[in-house]
Amino acid sequence: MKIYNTLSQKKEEFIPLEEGKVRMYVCGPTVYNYIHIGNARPAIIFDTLRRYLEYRGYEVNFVSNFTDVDDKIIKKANEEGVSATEISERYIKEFRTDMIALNVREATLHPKATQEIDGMVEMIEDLIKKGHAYEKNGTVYFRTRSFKNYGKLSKKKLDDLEAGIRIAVSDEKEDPMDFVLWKPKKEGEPSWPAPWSDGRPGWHIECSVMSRKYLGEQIDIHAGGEDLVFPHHENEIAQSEAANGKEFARYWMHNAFLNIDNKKMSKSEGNFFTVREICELYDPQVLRFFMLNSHYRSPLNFSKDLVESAKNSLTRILTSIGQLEHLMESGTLKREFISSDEQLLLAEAEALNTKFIDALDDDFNTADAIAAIFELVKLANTNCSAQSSSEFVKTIHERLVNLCQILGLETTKEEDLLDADIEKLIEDRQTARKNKDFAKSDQIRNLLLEKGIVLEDTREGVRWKRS
RNA sequence: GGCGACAUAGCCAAGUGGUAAGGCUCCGGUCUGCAACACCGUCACCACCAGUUCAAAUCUGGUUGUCGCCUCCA
Repeated sequence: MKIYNTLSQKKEEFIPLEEGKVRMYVCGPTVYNYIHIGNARPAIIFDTLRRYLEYRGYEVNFVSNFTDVDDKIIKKANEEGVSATEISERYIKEFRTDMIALNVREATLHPKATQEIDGMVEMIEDLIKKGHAYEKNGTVYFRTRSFKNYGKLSKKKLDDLEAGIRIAVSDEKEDPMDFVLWKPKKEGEPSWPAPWSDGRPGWHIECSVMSRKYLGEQIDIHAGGEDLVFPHHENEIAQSEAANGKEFARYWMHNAFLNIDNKKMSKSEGNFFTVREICELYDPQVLRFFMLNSHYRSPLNFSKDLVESAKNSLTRILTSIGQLEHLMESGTLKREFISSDEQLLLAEAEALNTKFIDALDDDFNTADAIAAIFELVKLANTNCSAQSSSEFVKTIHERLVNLCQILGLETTKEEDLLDADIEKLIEDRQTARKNKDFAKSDQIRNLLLEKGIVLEDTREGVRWKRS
């Protein structure tokens, strides 16, 4: 398997530190609000990557943190007049709700920054001891110049950065590019005791500490949105490698941004959707499919039309699978043994399976993998009928479902239990059709349509599905 | 100013040397009582210019355009 490594800016063969095992860390959300669809991109992408690695036989230790202490959380808490903990716990819960909707699995572990303060204090002390950090008036800074590889991920030079500096330079800092590891508390802020001051950690230190604690000093994959490359990941590298004296992460993966109507999402522009909002309009699976239908390193545009298109595409796959299930359940498949023609088609299906795997092996090309699924759908739609052998239909169905599952796309019908009422209406309609009472049959169909039930009169009988 | 991406049909999107996957939409047809689903068919001179090569969307140089990071941000 090849992975594009931001560090080398090349696709590299993926070789884990320990054979058969993958240690993976993905920077998680700062929990101060509902997540937006931009946040959903890395969540879906890297959940799918994890599923694929597992499919390929790796044991994946997947850690993703919650940043539950931060300026934005404190601000929100003060606005509402509640504690920061109340805010963070509330939105951790909401985050989980969204993840379940998107079919994103729980990480192996979701550590919270506030539960790891001891470890952070320890690492900061160690960095001071090693000359990589210093304290001024209760604040501890990382001594950027002391880490000679600073900038290796983002390909920035310290001197260039300083030339373009836009942040207010603090007199306390030895160098404008030094960043905060620990800061003293201000009035009304949560704080923890530490040798330098009662205060709280800087943003970057938490990931260094949590990934070391739960995955070890060296990890295989560290992932996140491309905006995290600088400064967050660059600073993590500096902290971790300065403290541990060895390479931190082997492969750095970054997803490109999601834009809305070709513009960057921002609250001031108002072009902003939460996952919750989109899930009210569409099946969350549509959002998942939408994200996977393009390469994770390409910028992706989001608009209602594009989601609508994704919805139609996904429906094509699900309809086909539903049709296969209908064939298998309806008892119309009389023949058991596979014909020679079917044998050839199964070989084609096998080739498409390989195409799917090859695509994902090549820097996780989900768009290409999905193309293979569509080709299999075409094969199924064209060749599976009442005349097919049951074994053939079953095999094609398994293949299709399996590929969808690797991508985390659910193919099972949500509710198989037909309301007796609906069943009755469909029967009535069939009777009306036999009697050529089309006015009545259309009336029933429209009635069902209003309830979100779409009928399809296939050769093998009437099928229905929720729109 | 520094660093880095990207530019393929109406739309989305694969494709890193051998004359363009896949999806959506439109149109024509088959199927259907009609519709939906499905199937068949039609739809690309790969931003521009120059170069390398027997051969380039694919490599090199340049031009134009779009975007991201450098500040909290997925």
